[in-house]
Amino acid sequence: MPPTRSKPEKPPDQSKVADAARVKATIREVAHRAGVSTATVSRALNRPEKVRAETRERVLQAVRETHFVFDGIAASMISRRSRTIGLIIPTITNSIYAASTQSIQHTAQAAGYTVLLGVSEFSPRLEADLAQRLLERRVDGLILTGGNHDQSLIEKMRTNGVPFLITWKLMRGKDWPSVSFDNYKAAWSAVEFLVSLGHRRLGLVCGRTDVNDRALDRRQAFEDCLERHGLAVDPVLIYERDFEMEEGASAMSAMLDTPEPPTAVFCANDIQAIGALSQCRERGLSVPGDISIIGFDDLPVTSYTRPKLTTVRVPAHDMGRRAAEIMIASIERQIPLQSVELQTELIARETTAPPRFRR
Amino acid sequence: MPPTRSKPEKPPDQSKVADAARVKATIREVAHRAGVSTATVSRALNRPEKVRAETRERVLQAVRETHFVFDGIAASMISRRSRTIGLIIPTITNSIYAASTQSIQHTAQAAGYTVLLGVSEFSPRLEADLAQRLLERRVDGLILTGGNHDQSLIEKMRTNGVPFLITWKLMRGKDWPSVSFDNYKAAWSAVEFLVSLGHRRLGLVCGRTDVNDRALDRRQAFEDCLERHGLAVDPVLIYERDFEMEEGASAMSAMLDTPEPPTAVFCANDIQAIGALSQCRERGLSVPGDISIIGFDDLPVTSYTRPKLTTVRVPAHDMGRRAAEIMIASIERQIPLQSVELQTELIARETTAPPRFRR
DNA sequence: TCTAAAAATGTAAACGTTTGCATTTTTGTT
DNA sequence: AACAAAAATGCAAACGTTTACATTTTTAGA
Repeated sequence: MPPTRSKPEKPPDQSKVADAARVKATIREVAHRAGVSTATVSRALNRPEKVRAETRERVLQAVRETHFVFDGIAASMISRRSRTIGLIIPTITNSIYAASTQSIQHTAQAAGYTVLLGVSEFSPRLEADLAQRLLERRVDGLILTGGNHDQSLIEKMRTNGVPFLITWKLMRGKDWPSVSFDNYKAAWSAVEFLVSLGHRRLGLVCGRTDVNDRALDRRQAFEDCLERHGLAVDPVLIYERDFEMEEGASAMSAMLDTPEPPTAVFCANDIQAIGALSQCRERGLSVPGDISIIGFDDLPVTSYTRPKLTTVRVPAHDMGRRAAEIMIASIERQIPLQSVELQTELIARETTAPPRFRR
Repeated sequence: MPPTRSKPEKPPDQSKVADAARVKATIREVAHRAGVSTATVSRALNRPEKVRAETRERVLQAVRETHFVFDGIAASMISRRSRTIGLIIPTITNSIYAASTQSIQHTAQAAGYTVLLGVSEFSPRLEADLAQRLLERRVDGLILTGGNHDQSLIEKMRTNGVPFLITWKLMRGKDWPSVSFDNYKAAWSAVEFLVSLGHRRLGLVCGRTDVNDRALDRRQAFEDCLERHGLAVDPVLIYERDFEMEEGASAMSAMLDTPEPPTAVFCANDIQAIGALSQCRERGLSVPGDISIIGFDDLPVTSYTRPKLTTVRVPAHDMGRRAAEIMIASIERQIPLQSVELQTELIARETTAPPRFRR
């Protein structure tokens, strides 16, 4: 029988070899080199205990030799799991979101997950588009910020059967699981603190409540707490602004130009508080002598303002870590998503004191 | 012939239908409903101009009716493109990295890309692991921070043929493309500024140069600039610390406890500068009367310290945007990655002045 | 040594798109 | 009306894994 092999198994594709430094190896080549089937390679890689030590070693050797790079996309395709978590936050620039993001990322990373990041810029519309894209990439879970979302987003998550978790806002009424502190309660404690110092005329600077339900909670607490103490809620002392120090400064400025300025101001976030504080000092006002200021978040920098800022410490890191942990537990062990309420703490530093003149 | 159909085509899987609100539709069902082939659906979705308007409309209608969610994983599988960019930064908590990250994210988002985020915590080892995971997820490109990387990482990127870009550090010597300002030059300008004010004894606080080549550049510039002016480089006035305000404060404290304290200090990042500034004021020293301080980065908060911090403005946003743009252009139009040098600017504010006593 | 059970491995069918090529339909020119 | 060219659509083969299920090998007990 003459040696006629009309169809050689695998013609070495010269062109391709020339292009890339090395042709990317697939599991198939690894299998061939190790003298096993692809199934065994897959097992050696994913569930090492399922293959004999000797075989495993042979496979690993082949992996090294071929410079094999696992294809997670192909794996996700069939296993229906991407080991990926979507995270949507309103902004990274505010370092308080950076803190929780860092923790989520850290926890996910440690568990072998990578996070897909989206920034919604406080727009539910943009958020929905973003989420759509994350869903298309088949994230195993989605971590959102706040409770203000486009209806279509919620539907899409349900359709895709993707679990989601809310951070930065406690979802009591709805059946959405959330990992957060209580914005209302925390803000209340801040206002209560000012009132307990003897302040009777209070001002508020907060985020835009139309796009930020955390700001809304905090404003609500401010108003309710004043009412509870029989104090006036003067609209001229309430400012909704963007998260910029400059905005805090200008809000404070407006307040001070008011016929009857407040003796204390609650800034519902530290960014604005820093601006407000700066504005007071710019005008030569003594803080807390002439006016008290309390912030919210406890950014690291608040220990370094002069005077040091009284504020409400928010468990940003814990929140991120817990959220990621709960999400991953849900993904891996089908543990239903559980809500968690975290606690805040009022950090009394140097920008608060009783008002100079008691009525 | 009796009607015996032993194998009905698609037995409705009751259990699944019960589980999920709706069974997820595939392109196949959309195609069937629209009365076209899957190829046409794919085209209608990806290259609308390639299908007749009428057909397109029919497909889109079917998409809506079936609540079809595109499977980007399956698409990536075959198209070899993931529309995904990997980004690895040392930390998010330092808001200067948050700024460039935000811009990268924003630009990518606008171009239809999703960013996969990794945080290396200044460890090349961890970074390599992280990158491996991103590569496994088949990112179309990788944006890294600085030039200090594990050899295995570089190899892997080459093996996978994934383009990468360095930010925050100009890669002159190596052939790696980078989008950055020149750390050395920028730091030099800061030190030069202090010297030009008349300072002769200078201190330095910077990041850990063993894990951070940006800090190394800046330190090098500090030392070289002093030497150039014939000034002493006193090791007792050089502090390498982590990026914490507290670290800046303690470094400054140590410097002030020195027999011959400096009249000016260059803090190679604003975080440490804020701590240093705070420490001076804590001790009742006048800044810039007794001591000058210059920072680096121009974080927003530096306009709100008292006195306002003199610093070097760094084009974090531009850098992020340009990096993302260049990466995407490279991915989509095979434009080779080009390096870009951005400029910095010295922002003279209130923490710098000539030394009180000239020699 | 034999045998049953357990462990290891192999076979092959998915997974849901994209895309080269073939075929059909439409358009435009004469 | 006929025809060529262009546009639209369809066919079917990938892409690189995972995973039931089947088969083979090993282990252990008698």
